[in-house]
Amino acid sequence: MPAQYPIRAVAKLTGIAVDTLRAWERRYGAVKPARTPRGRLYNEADVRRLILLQTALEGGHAIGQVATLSDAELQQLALARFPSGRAYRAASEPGPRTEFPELSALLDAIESFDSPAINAELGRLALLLSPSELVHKAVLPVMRLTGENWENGTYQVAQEHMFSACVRSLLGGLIRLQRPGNGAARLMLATPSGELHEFGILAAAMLAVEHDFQVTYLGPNLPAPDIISAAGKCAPHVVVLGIMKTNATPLVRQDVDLLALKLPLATELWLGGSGAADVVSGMARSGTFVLEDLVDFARHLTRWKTVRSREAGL
Amino acid sequence: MPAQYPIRAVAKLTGIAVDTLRAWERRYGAVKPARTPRGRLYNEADVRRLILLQTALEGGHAIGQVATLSDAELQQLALARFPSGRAYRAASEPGPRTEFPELSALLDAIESFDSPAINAELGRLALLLSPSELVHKAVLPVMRLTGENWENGTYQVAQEHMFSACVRSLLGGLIRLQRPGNGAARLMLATPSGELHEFGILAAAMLAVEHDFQVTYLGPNLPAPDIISAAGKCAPHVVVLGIMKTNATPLVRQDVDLLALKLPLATELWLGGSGAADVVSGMARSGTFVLEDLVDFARHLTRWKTVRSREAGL
DNA sequence: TAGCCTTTGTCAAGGCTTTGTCTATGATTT
DNA sequence: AAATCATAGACAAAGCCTTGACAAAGGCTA
Repeated sequence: MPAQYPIRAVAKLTGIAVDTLRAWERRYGAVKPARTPRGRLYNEADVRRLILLQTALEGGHAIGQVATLSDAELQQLALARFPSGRAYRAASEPGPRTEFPELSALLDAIESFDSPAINAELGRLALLLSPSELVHKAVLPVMRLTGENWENGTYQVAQEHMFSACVRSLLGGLIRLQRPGNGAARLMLATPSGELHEFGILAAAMLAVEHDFQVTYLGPNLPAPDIISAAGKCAPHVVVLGIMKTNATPLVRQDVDLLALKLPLATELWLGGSGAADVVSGMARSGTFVLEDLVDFARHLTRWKTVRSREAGL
Repeated sequence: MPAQYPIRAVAKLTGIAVDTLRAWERRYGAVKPARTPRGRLYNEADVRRLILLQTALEGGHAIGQVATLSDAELQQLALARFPSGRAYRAASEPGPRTEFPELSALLDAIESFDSPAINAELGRLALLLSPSELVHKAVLPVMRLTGENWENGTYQVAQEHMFSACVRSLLGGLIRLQRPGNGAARLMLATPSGELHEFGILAAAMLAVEHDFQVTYLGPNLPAPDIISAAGKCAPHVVVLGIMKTNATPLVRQDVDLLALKLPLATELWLGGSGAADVVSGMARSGTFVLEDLVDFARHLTRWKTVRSREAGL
């Protein structure tokens, strides 16, 4: 059930005056909200489109030019709205720092330790992009870049820390928005003890929420027995573990083995992260999968849903 | 036996006029309080719902539109705030001061590993309480309780982890809301290397945001040299470190000594957490303070502001 | 540079509905 | 008797709708 917003609420949400909203609709049909006897009712897609239009306007476009563009075109435009010099150069010849010129504002903010700006920029991107796009086109590239910049001495650890904290807040906030779906499939995420890297399961959790899974996020560094007893209480359909290469130690492998053994057979066990492949050797348990990356994770989510709906159909 | 409120008490609690309460019930059946020969009796859930309705109204919705929505939908509506940069709502006003809010719902949710419910409940509390109240009256007590329950075997580590993750997302989200104040005092937070406990500085960051400081949140486990060079870039007026008792090792002390030595003299150094007092022995640096607790931290924030405004006045 | 046309945000008038508040009247308790 | 709560009706303020108009700003031509 999508939320519906009367015009005043949309005005508050977007900062566009009520009169302007009506004018845009009357003159260009920029958005076509549903109508009831009480007045207009905008849905979330409408609001999203309005924000895109606003971004396009900030980029110097005229409302009459962009009002009738498709959502996809608007998004394109919004992403390319940056101080023309950079965007243009990068469009023709990829700059040395990133193939995603629209992220330069974010990088600048990280560069100058400006965490309000980082948050603002991340928030803007979260509005412009879908959750999975946010992860793949913005967060991951920037994480990789900050990592590289750290290795070659341009950045300091502090910058990576600060950005991580911002990303964690953002993704956590997106996970918070999950609807209390009742019949939804339950998914539980954690990393085994010793594995402190949280980002992977965090992004995965957000993608799962987008796919309407009911997510129980346990966080990093949790011993296998605790995961098992949590699974006993929560009875998830899938348990997802994140494991980095550097942490694929015998200890972690032991944890994973324990999970494979003790988890209910009805519960699938998915292993993701660069170290996932290293810990499953010799494991023979049905319903265990190694995820290549987050795209693969999304594939598994859809696979699971189709399998399940087929079962339900029988 | 749940608390019951007569209509006048509800009016005081919510700030909604008595007439309006009756009109809402008569016209839309917005709430259906119990009836006795003496009149209406609202329970806790009714009051909660009324407050949700109120926030929906503040968001521009019409009472006729939202009066018949379910509690969950209202919650969703209240949480769906688009941080569009200009549509910031006025900081949470004094609002209705309830006495100790019921935390049992939260504990139940933790008990049953229901993270959507935890998030919903935390969100509700965040709406009801001011940031500092949220920390002191809800988050800290529940954290203490889960800790106790873990020690006596009632809870598992997983429950504490899960709750921590939810709290972190919530507080992180509140920090994200900071306005891009220009002339504001800059505050930087971190924990030294080896100190993984993040909650203290996270709560502190939120309080600082509430006090209109411009916060740079670096996160946990950051070596002193990195904090120092970050401070060099960012030039904060205050650096806050969180140190737990169990981590007040010589190593941490060394880190703190280094900070005391190398930070610019104009930058104050505040140390908080149960281990703070143990690491400052023999430190002789002006502008270094040990914070007793978060209340003390808030006091220092106001002290700093008064000192600064006095200086500005000269 | 001046002049003209177009775009676009904002406002006003007139008509409808929604909604907070007020009034009148009665019942019950202190 | 005073206070509190109830119901039901009345009403004015506010919100939303449409149409039309206007002024500032931007762009284009001469």
